[in-house]
Amino acid sequence: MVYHLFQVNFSGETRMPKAKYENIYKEIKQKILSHEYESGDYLPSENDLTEKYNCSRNTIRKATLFLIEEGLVQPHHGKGVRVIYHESQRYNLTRSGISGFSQSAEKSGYRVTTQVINFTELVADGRLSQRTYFPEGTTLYFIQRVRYLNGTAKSLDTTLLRKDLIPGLTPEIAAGSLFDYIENVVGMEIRTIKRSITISHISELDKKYLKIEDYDCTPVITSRNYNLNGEMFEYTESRNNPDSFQFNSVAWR
Amino acid sequence: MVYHLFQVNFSGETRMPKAKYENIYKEIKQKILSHEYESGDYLPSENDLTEKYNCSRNTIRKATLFLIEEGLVQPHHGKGVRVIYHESQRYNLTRSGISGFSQSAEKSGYRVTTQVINFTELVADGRLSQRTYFPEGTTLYFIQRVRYLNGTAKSLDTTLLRKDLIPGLTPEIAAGSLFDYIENVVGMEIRTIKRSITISHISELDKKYLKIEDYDCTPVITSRNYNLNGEMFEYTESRNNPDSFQFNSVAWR
DNA sequence: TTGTTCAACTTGTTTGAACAAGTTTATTTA
DNA sequence: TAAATAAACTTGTTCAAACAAGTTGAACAA
Repeated sequence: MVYHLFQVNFSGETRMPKAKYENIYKEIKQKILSHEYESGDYLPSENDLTEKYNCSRNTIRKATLFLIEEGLVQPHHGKGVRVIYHESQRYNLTRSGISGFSQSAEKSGYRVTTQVINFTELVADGRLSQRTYFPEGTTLYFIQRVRYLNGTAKSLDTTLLRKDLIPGLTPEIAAGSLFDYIENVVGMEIRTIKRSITISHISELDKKYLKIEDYDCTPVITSRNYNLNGEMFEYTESRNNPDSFQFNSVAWR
Repeated sequence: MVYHLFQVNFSGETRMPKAKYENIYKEIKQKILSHEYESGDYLPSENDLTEKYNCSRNTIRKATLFLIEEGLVQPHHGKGVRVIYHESQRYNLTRSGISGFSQSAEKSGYRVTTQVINFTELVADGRLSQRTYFPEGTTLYFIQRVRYLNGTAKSLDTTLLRKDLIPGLTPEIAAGSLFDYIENVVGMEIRTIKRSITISHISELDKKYLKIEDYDCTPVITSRNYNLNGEMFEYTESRNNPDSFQFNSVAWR
């Protein structure tokens, strides 16, 4: 069983979009998902859409850009914009991104639980600094959590957070959604996430918490998160259960 | 030793760009990589850049968008565009993409060799169709290759190509760069790549060709490539050597 | 019939303008 | 002094227009 995570992105929020292009993007996306625009078809021309949505061509093009980034359509110079959506994409849709574990999972209807197995503070030494890129001497929260989906251990996450930027953390908060706390309580917006996937041998901790039996290694997602000011405030190493691991991405030109 | 692959993207080509915004993007990128624009600094304002490059603000913004997608800068409403480049990114730069193995490797100065271990034709049956999404009955080239970097086996790739779209393939061509053949000989342009990373147990074939000893599983990159017409012409499963595997991506909003 | 030209589409690039909205600093007001 | 205001920046959104360039099909010419 592969849980489709790691694919809901920033734009997957439920807030009311204020920008015109965002609404147009969502409406066209909906029509693609509901097969009103069938795979292989061309979207109405930009001029048609301009009339239909009573906006400028630039606005249509910005909406279309999102669809391209999501791998839903593909523009063809001189011909039109073709739908290349495949039903198998439905739960893997992403526009360049990944976001909170809880959000994406709950959106998919999964039951999420979190077990906090470590919660301390520490100061970054040279070794840790080299690994995380936090400056030496930075005071950090050190949090280790096991994330469950419908009762099955999905990942073992080690998170380091700058205490000066994300104050007031408690194990209780960490047991819920860190993403939610950062965005809605602290009021800090996550703007950029740089991620890297590598393979690592499993440790005793992995074995213990992820209940990995069939594999001797695990995919590790290392991510560095930046806030509005361009400050790196979070570093996370997510060690995943190989059975349910899936990561999607779309490239285009 | 981690070879930095899977990160050179479409825009990493050497052709002369015709578009203004592309040149501006490349120039600013260069200044970031050479630390003329230091990490933490703000780029000159859009108005300044507009004057400097003698173009419109929209053109500057389009160039900046590429830098954002690449994780080099981050815009801050009302303040400016901040550089968030880190030296560790240098060989991992990507704008949403991945491209040919040979290109990216050779660009990094690695010596690439390819061993063709299988080259046949077949017709997609129901099982294969379900796996690849090629329509049942499609005639395909079936190619298996081992890719080496500086003499070390990096991946074992199984590629299926639509014969009607990519005709004239030979084992000799497959021993070189398929990407090159498709783009430059057939003249077909790759426009969209949909990828998915999962973990799979290693097979006898993996063991034999990738010389994997320390791991019992391998990261598999499944990719479906679309041409200008929105037709899927290639399906590839790339089984990677865990030791040298790395996959990078950037998310932003 | 066959090949060429041309007009009418399509998306791609660029410009210039205006206003919205977040940030900062200086100024004014209490 | 301290708070509120205003002005001058910044990026974000939207519009209208023009031209470049790829695609298609109808009209035309050989």
